[in-house]
Amino acid sequence: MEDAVSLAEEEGTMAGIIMHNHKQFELPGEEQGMEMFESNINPDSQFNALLKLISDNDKEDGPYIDMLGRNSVMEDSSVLVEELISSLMTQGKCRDSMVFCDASLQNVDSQPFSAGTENFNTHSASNFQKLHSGSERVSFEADNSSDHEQTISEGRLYINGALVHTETEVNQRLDCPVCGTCITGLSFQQREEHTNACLDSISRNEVHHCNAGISIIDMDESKVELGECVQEPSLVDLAPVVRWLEALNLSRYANIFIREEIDWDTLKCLSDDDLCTLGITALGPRKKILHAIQQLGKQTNENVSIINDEPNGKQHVEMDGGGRTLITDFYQIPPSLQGTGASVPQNEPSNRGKGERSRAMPQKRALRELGGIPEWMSIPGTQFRVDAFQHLKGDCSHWFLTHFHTDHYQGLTRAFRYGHIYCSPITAQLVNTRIGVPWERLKPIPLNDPVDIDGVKVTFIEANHCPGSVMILFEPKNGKAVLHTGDFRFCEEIAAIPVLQTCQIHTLMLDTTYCNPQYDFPKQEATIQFIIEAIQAEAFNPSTLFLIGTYTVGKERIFFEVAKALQQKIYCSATKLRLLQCMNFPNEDMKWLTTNDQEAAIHIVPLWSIASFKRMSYIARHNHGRYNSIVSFSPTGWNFGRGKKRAPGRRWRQGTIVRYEVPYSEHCSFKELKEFVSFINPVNIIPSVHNDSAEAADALIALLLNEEAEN
DNA sequence: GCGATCAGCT
DNA sequence: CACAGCTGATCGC
Repeated sequence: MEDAVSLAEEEGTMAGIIMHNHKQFELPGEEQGMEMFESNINPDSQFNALLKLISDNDKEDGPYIDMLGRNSVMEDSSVLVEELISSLMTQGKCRDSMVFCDASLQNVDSQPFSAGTENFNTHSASNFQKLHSGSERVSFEADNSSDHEQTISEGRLYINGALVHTETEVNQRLDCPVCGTCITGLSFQQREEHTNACLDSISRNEVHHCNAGISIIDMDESKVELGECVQEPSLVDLAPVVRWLEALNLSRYANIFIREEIDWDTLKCLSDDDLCTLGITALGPRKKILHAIQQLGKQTNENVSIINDEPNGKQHVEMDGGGRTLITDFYQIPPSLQGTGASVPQNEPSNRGKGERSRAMPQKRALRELGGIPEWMSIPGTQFRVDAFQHLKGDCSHWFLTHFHTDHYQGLTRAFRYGHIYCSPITAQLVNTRIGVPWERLKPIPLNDPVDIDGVKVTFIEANHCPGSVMILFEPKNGKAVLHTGDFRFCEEIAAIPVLQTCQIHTLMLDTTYCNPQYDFPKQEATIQFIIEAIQAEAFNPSTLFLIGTYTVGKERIFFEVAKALQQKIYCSATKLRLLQCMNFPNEDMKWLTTNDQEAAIHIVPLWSIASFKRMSYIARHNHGRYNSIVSFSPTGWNFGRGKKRAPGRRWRQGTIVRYEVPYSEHCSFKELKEFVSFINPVNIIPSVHNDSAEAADALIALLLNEEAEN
C-alpha cells in the first residue's frame, strides 16, 4: 500500500485528494492504485488505511480529515472514493467534501511549465496547485519519491477562479442521511448517535419480512419516532430498503427512497431511468444499485437471504462469492453473453418490436458469395450493388454508395465507367471533388423521397453516421423489401421516420461493427459534454493547444458543439474547410471555423496525427514558443471494448502532452443495435461486418436476438 | 510522371 | 480486434 500513490502517479491518474492538517494528499486512481480500495471494502479499514498513509503528519490533530475530494473526470475509478467520503462524513470523520476537476485548481502567481516547475511534467500531484492567502509559492517535489504532500498555509481553495473553501469555513451544513434534518450543530458523536437512532427507529417497525417482498404496514404501526425529527406516516415499510442501502454504503440516498416511498418490491423493479428520475444521477452509485438489484433477483430465485441477520444485529449484502468485489463487477456482462456467442440459444418465433406485426424468426442462412461479391453488397430481387466498387463488373449498371469513407468507396476511381453511382447529394459532391468522378456518372438522390430506379422503389434515409451517410430502402416488385443500413447509429430521429415504421422489411443488411455486449458506450451528447468540461478544466494554462481528432468525413459534431459551448473559434486547414463546405453545414456552425491558426487555440486535426505521443511531440515542437502544453482528444468506439472499464474518457499524460481517449462512436452500440433490430423486425438479417463465415454470421444474429442480452 | 493498387501501420 | 485513413513501394500506361 505504501506505494499505491506512486503507482497511480505513473499512470497520471488519481481518484481523489485528501486535505489533512493543512497538507494535501492524493488518493490513487485507476489501474494499480485502485487495489487499495478494492482490498479494503470496509470503510473503517479504508479510513485507517488513509490515516496510515498520512500518519507521518498525523501527530497533533484528532482523527478527522479536513476535506476529501474526488476527481470528476475519473468518474469510474472514483466510485469507491465517493462512498468512502460519504461514509466518513456520516461518521463525522471528515468535515467536508468536494468534487474537483483535474487541473482546475489554479495558482495565479505561477507560470505553468516554465523553468523551475519541471516537476509539473512528472507529477500529476503538481496539477493540483493551490492558492493561499500569502503569495508564497507552493513547493513541489522534483523526484518520483512517494513524498507527495504539498505544504499549504491558511488554505484557500479555488476552482476555476472561485473560492470554494477556506480552512476556517469547514463546518458546512450536514443533514442526517435518513431523516434529512440538519445536524450541523451536533458533535461528531452526536451526529452518529442521531443517525443510528433514525435507522433503529425505522428498524423497530420492520416486522419479520426483510426478505419477504412487499411489506405493507398498518398506519398505526408505521408511526416512527425519529429522535427530534418527525417522519411522515408511511403506508409502506421502508426499513429493509434503508438497511439495504446502508449495507451498500449508500445511506446518503436513503432519504430519497424514503421520500419516494420505495418499498422492497418497488425497489426490485427499478430501472436505470427510474434512478435518474429519483435524482440519483451519479453513474457509480446508479450502477452499484442496479447491480445489487440484479443480485437480489438472482438470490431471491435461489431462495437465499439477501439481507442476513448477523449475531451483532448488523446486516449486510452478500457480495459475489463473498470475496472482494472489483469495480468491474458493477459492469457485469451476463455469463450467457461472454465468449463467442455461439452457445447462445436461438429464440422461438414471437411477436417482436412493433406489436401488431408478427413475423417469423430471421432464417439461418449460409454465407453466399454471389459471383465473388459478398452477399451484403448485392440486393436480392434487383441487379443493384451497394458499396461494391472493389467488385466492379459490366453486368451491373446501378451502383449505390452509402457514404464517403474509404472502406466503402474503395475501388472507385475517376475512370468509373459501369453505369451510374446513386448516393446522397453530399456524398456526390465529395466523390466529385475528392475522386474526380464526373457529374454525368453521379445520381444524387435526396433523402426521404422515393425514386424509381429500374422498376424498384428506392428511398434514401438519414443514417446518422457521417455527413452524407444514408441507409437505403429497396422495395422490389417481388414484395420483399430490403433495408441496407450502410454504417449507421440508431437514434430517436431514425425511429421517427415514417417509412421505417410502416414498411415491412424482409431482409436487413446490418452494420454489425460493434455487435457485442462489451460495446456499451455513451450517447454522443454525453461524450461531447465530457470533452467540453475537460477543455474547461485543462484551460487553466493559457498556453495550451487543444487538438481534436477527426476523420476526413466524420466527427464534425464534436468541434461544432465545442465551439458553440465555449464560444471559441476553431482552426482547420484550408483543405479541411473545403471538405466541410461540401457538407451543407448551416452558417451558424461554419462561422466558428477559421483557417488562421493564430485565431484559435482549438485545432481540428486528422485522427492519425494524434494517434501517439510521438506524433504529438512533433506537433509540440512545431508549436514551441506559442504553446507549451498540448491536450488532444481521440474519439473512437474501439478504446472502450474488450475488458476496458466503461468510462466517459481516459486521460493519459506524458510530460506536457495530455491525451484523452473518448468514446465517441458513429456506429451503434450493442444495445442500440438490438433496439434497431427489434424496431425493424426483419425476416432475415445479413451482417455486413465480422461476417467471415456462416457460423460468424449466425453468432452475430444470435447475439442480436437473445432476450437476455438486454444488459 | 501519374494514377492505381497493395502492404504495413496506427 | 480493426474504425478509417495515412505512408510508401511497386507496377502499368
